[in-house]
Amino acid sequence: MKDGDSHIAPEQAPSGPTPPARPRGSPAAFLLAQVGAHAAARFGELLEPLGLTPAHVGLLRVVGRSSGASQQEVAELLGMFPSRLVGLVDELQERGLIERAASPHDRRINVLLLTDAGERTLTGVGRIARAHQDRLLGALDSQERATLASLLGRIAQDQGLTPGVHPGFARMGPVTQPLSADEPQKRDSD
Amino acid sequence: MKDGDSHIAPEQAPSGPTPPARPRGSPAAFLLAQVGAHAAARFGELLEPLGLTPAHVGLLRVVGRSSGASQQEVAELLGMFPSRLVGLVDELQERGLIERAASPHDRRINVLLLTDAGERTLTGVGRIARAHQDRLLGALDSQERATLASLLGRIAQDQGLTPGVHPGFARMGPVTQPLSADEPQKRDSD
DNA sequence: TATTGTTATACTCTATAACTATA
DNA sequence: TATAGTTATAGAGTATAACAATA
Repeated sequence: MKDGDSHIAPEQAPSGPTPPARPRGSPAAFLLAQVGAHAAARFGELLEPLGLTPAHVGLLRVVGRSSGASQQEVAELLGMFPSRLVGLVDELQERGLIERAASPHDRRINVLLLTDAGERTLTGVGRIARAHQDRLLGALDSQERATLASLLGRIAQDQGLTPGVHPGFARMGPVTQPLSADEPQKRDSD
Repeated sequence: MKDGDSHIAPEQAPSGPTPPARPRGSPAAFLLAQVGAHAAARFGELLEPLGLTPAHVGLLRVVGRSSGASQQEVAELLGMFPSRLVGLVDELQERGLIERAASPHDRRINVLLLTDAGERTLTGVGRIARAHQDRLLGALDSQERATLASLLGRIAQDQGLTPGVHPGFARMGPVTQPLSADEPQKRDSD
């Protein structure tokens, strides 16, 4: 099979690489993965000046919302391993954004608390998140944004996604989702 | 600052972890990242029985579409480093799905070709992708799916995303996008 | 004995930088 | 000298398992 050109798809002259532009739209499922990854990446970039990663922000928010939860509980809430939480908590504590406090009832337990600085940081993150959204959805008017949010919300609920928690931890292996060009549209018919 | 309970947000009694369920909808940008990551993860799972990763499928599709391109060109097309492509090409070639052929004009160049088995695999992947989409968008009727695809397509174009190519390679560092709970909605006003 | 938080280890994935063979 | 592909090295990130303190 080293000689053959006979099996090359004739739909494309093999004279050069196909330009990536293709007028036809990609399937919605692929667009979701593509735009979603882009959104996450951009948000991560906007976070860099603050010296925070999306993971930090996720933890910060959870601590801000359910202040006083133990690390075990927070890990469960985020669907990640407690051992992984340790490093994140360390880093946020070094920055003075959260702190550990020993539970009076059970001295094994570390209770996580948001500091004033942490709250201020959270406010700043809010600004960034909204700026991020405005830039991301710049092509859509406000009614279209509402429609998009509604459709996505229904998908999220139907798929059993926990509100406010990214998938990609849990028991799914590495989250790294590399390439995967365009998912086929109608290759099945042949 | 080890004694203080004074700064704990009183909005939440620190008697236990907040249940993750929250009726209010998340911002559209967060939903995009969340649902997008979920879509990618689910697609990856469906691919497992074939012994392929999303990366394999992406490469397979590019080779299928622009048959006869060099590795250098394919790497450029996918926006990833040529050295990373080598392993993927190796694996697909071991499975007999693609093959390398020396270019007659320039013997440094390896031209990538899709085999018959590769084409059949691509057909199977097409079936999987559509089943995936049907399951992912099960909560939406066909008109809503079209609306979603349209909105996402406009965002993708506005954001300058290459059709059919996932972001997350290029010069952005590791793609791993861990947690990040709910992005704030209106924390700015305080 | 069970559980909380921590540390240590191993594994996966990726980018960067050498290297070879051709041009 | 420059380029295509390859190999080698190193770094980041994560899961798993072992550990000490407390219950």
